[in-house]
Amino acid sequence: MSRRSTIADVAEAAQVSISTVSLVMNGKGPVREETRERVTAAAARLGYVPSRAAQQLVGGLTGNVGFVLQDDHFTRAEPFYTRIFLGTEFEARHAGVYVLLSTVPRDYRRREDTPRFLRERAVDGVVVAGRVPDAFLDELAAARVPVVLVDFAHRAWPSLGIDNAEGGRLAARHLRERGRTRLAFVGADPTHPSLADRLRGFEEVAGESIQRALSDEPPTRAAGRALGRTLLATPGDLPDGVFCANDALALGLLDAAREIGIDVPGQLSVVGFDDVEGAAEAAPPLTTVRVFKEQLGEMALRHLCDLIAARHDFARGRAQTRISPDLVVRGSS
Amino acid sequence: MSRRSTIADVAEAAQVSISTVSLVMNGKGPVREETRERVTAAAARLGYVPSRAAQQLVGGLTGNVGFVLQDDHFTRAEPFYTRIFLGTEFEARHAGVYVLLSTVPRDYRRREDTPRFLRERAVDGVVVAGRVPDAFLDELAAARVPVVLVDFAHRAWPSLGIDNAEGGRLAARHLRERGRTRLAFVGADPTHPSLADRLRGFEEVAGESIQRALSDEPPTRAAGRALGRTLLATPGDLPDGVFCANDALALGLLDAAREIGIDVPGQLSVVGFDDVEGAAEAAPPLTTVRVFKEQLGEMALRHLCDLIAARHDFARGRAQTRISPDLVVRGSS
DNA sequence: AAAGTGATTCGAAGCGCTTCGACTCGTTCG
DNA sequence: CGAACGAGTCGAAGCGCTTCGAATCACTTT
Repeated sequence: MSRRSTIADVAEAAQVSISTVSLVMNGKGPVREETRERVTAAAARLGYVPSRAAQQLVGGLTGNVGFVLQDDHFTRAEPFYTRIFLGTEFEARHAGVYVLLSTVPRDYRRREDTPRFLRERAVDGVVVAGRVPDAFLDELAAARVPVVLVDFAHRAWPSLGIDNAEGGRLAARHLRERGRTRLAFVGADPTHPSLADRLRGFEEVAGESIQRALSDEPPTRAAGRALGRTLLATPGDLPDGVFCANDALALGLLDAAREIGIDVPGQLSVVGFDDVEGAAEAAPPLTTVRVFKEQLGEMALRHLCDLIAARHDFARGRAQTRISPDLVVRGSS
Repeated sequence: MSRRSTIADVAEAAQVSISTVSLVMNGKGPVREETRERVTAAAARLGYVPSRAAQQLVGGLTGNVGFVLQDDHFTRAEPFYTRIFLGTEFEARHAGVYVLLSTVPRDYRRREDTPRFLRERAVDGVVVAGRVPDAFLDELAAARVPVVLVDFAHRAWPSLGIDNAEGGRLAARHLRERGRTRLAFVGADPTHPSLADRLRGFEEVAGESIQRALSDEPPTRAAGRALGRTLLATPGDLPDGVFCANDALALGLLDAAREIGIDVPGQLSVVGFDDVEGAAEAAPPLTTVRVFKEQLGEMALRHLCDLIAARHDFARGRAQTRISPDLVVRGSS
């Protein structure tokens, strides 16, 4: 294993000074075309990769970005944030930066729980995915480092999120188009901003007279099953179209419908939200509002890199961007 | 935001040379106790954190380690590898290194899919979690970098894994202790090394005359349900104790038992493997073999750091370490 | 013809750190 | 009493890179 080649090796091979090699590698200064080619060729031949350490030492930037999420978000069964991370990591390859992933505990306490890379200033910026503890946000603000939030908003920083209301509208329009008139909403915690927005969008189109079934528990499949049993077993005015605040609830609702013997989509159309892993394999396959998780992660990284390149124009760059989801029509509607 | 303080600032504050500061910070050379204290105090007062870049530039090591897994392992619903990663990340804080996480696609092709940090030699070593494509292993070997494998073995590198056979033995002993005599094994792909070892261990204790129900499909809850329906609906010689190759299968088996009306644990004891997120919340809560995922990740990192510190003693360090799992007794047995 | 111009290239400083060899002192030894 | 020694400290070189200002050269301009 031979030593990594350095800029000096390239310079020698191309018969120029190291300054010129640097210029070429960074596409700066005026360089004669022929020289450029000679240097590029030499670099390629030697498999030259600039040393980050050296660049950082002189330049200031580390070439690293942090990706932070709360630990319990990371380990939950549905790999929502994992996919966002993958988008970020993918884009990071293009951007030429490395991603340092770290979690913060839900019961965050300042010093010991702060990711090392923040304390040691080893990153040029940070992507924060999902809600994180307030105390951590304070720490983040104190670090005065560019930040982009994903699937979570805060006035201090730019954020990327899902247009939940638009998703609700999509669902309502779709159910209407399918000729459904007795619409219902199945949800949970109405104070959760995302879930609330989905309901709001849905009602904008469906009207406010719809039935609502809200669980006090977290929006899981079990909760959906329970709500479904109640909603669908009540004789009389059964709904013929249900929009569920997320896919877990929707899958539970499908379970309940099957138990009770209600034909989906014959008697009842069901629409979920998220397009989780199991949605396409459900019986029947679930029509749902698809969230572009990877894309969120990609956009976050790109935005962060812009911020970094702009040397923190903190005044701008607090845009709260919302991405419209898509409706994926499958067998359940 | 004031400039990061440097070694020179500390030196000045402590009234010593920068060499001395360096000596103190790295615990090297002979330094008078009083001097050491003065330097330490000054460093603390200034919030001095050595610049990685500078250290790397002179020393060689980057202070980064890579963590690689196959993309579909990362996004699967059960956060098995995610937890291993968390263990690694946690331990990395103690070890003072940063973890760069990257995935390789299942259909890996050499150049473009290699994680950047490997191509650019930006890590001192790599943890590989779970099976990865052979082509990637070749690339890894070519990179001649310290590697530790987790939950996956290969003769070229040291590995950490679960003692699957021991887990099978634990399950069998437990069922025996519960007075169960008509034991059965529910599994899947018998060529999968982990699953095969679980069966082997189980049979070592339970005997080879047990019933086996193996699915041709992946070991999912749906597969477990299907196997359960067959196994438990066959009249006559019903088993009274079942060991499932993983928790997903076990949960499916519980579904089937409930459908059919078999009382668990009254008529039937069920033991799973993995202790996944939902195991404790199942009805009844699932007795299972717990795998210490975080601990695996921690040990992998520690081992990797040892290898790095030892400057690649490639000859040693191919130990295939197996960690014994634990039996967690809950309501299903 | 002297001076100015723009394109191109290069030398050297310096980023923050580790480390080697040298230097300064009390001590101990021959 | 001078040499040898070890403990403690320091100066300086050098890691690989970017970048500023200077140098070079071929033309133009006055």
